Amino acid sequence: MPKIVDPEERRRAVAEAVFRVICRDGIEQASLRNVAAEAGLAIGSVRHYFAGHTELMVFAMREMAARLMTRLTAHAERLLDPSAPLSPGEQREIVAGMLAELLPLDDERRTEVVVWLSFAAAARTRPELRAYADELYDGLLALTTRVLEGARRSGRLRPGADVALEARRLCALLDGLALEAAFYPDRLEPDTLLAVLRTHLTALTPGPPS
Amino acid sequence: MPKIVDPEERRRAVAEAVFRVICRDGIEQASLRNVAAEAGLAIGSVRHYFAGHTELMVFAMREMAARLMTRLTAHAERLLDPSAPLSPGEQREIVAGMLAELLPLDDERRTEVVVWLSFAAAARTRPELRAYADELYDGLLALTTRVLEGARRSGRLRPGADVALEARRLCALLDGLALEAAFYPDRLEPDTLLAVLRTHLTALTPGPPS
DNA sequence: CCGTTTATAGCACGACCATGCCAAAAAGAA
DNA sequence: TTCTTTTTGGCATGGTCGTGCTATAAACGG
Repeated sequence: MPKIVDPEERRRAVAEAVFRVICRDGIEQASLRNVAAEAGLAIGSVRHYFAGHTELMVFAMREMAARLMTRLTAHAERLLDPSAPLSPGEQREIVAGMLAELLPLDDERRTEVVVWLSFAAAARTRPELRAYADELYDGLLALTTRVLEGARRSGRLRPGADVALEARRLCALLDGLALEAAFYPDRLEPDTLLAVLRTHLTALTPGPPS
Repeated sequence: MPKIVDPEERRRAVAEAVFRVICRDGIEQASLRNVAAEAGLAIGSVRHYFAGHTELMVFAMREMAARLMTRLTAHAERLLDPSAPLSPGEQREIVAGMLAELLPLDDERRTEVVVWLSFAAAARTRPELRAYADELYDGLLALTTRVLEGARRSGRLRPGADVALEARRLCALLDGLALEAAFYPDRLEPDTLLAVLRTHLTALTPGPPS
């Protein structure tokens, strides 16, 4: 047993304060002072766990990326588990549920989306964040590609569809929905988000036009 | 003739300096000092044309919104001009060209997309920018709705498609493409952007799967 | 008990910022 | 010319920021 509190736990608690500040006031307000106040700590305490502002931002960004990826892979494992074969309907539901993790359907996911988009936008001009933005985007693209490729192999993809292109299109749609819903939360209701997602998934299948 | 330079022209020149700073260094660097330096003016001169930092940002945001809308409506007029009936192929080309104005296909459009997304993101936590973000988003949604409705009426839309929903989906795709290409410019080539857009438009038509 | 490490708290400095205010220069009107 | 208005330049204030550094307090090892 370490001292009295786990330092790693402290760091994650501070990271959560970062998330709250970013979601509420924007990433430009995520200063050491504001984050320390949000976490109920003195600025010196925060600096004891993080060498500086940059390290705090990098840690928070990696923490959020890990959280998102954990959510997604949980769904992906259910989808690809060979021990329990799934019906096409079940697969559709799992895919929709997995991709819905990237949409701001409730407060928790809304915070995650807003925070992530803020970090991704900041990475455009901050080299130290760049790598992690690329990492998650690559992961998302690889995930959608695998899902679409699996659908193609079992004939549940519209014939003639280019898997790589459709993966790009699906990622862009998810990003766009997340962006708009995060920025205009009262204009894009959760059921609208889900309806658009389901429409897109349906349009990808060769299915009967019932 | 006014004094020696048109004050409105000055204001637009300063706004262009704002655009360059935002695109190069991010919106958080768009301070009065940095913008004045970029415009080759003293900080006092900029303050002579703008009451304060907020007014400068609002003016620049409106200027960019007007620029984007001018581009889009130019295409829309060609599309809806009743004096020169267009073939379905021509209409497709005009629609694709119009929507491509929102994608960062060259340096000019890339600057516009980056600047606009920066403003839209800033509007989330800055009430004075909120209205203009909503304005352009509503305009874009109305435009896509009109285009899709026109296509539906002339039977060039996949039967059973919900126009309102498809307009949302199209807007989300455009936003997502713009977002990703603006953030990862070396990862999303212009031809990929166009290919995704064309794929989406094709999937909206009932057309022959040739 | 004492010494060492860890944690918390905060001061002080320099940098950057927006803004109120003022002064000088430039341009037009008389 | 002289007067007025516009334009430009900049000083001073008060604020926030990151960070180097120090000081107190707490927990641990002996």
